[in-house]
Amino acid sequence: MHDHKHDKLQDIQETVKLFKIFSDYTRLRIIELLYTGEQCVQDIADSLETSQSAISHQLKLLRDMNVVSARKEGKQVIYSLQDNHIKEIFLIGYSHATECKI
Amino acid sequence: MHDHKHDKLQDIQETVKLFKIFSDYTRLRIIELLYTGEQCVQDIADSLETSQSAISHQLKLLRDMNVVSARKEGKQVIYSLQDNHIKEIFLIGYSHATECKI
DNA sequence: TTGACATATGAGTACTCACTCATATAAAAT
DNA sequence: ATTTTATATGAGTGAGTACTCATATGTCAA
Repeated sequence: MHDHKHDKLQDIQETVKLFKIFSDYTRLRIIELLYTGEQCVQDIADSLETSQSAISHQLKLLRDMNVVSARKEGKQVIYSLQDNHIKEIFLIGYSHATECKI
Repeated sequence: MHDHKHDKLQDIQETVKLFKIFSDYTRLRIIELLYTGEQCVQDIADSLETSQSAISHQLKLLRDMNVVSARKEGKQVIYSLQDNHIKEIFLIGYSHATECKI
């Protein structure tokens, strides 16, 4: 016998986790940047005018959440968006925010 | 002449704000509860087994962000979801989180 | 091998934020 | 009028978190 109420709360917690990915300025800019294509750490840091360390810390979070994947290429590590639904959710939120000016 | 780069960053900040609405357990449960219909403060608090004060604080945030509207009815204040795109974004996030188990 | 470059990461810090507690406000009931 | 009920809100606290700084690790070049 399943505890449906518990399941539902669990689902909501998963949803919170999902939305938290998108609720930080640096992370969202990384996602938006990678949306157009893969990029290495230093290029991301330069583009966003943020320290390499700060970017690396956020990339670690995004890796742990399976939002981005990393590929080593020589000295560099190239990051790219992993799942299409990440792109989809970002786009939906972005368009809502820009159209509706919440 | 517009500063398009600045506009874009502004848009991303708006998107962050939007996603932040959904990135708290209590707030998301309130939204999910009101999704089915309007409800007064104490009923929400009871349903979510959370203090009236905590609920009121979150409702204030949701009011300020135009996510919910309040209607006074005697001693009670009845809250309901304001915009349809709020429901839409919640549903999309929820279904992604539950289907994909991010 | 040594040095330069690219990235990762632990520790410490400042800030945010969701809560509790106490109290204020307001409306109904007695 | 006083009490009870419903909600709001300010102050304070603790947990979480995004950053900096210093340093470790790994890779290429000389």
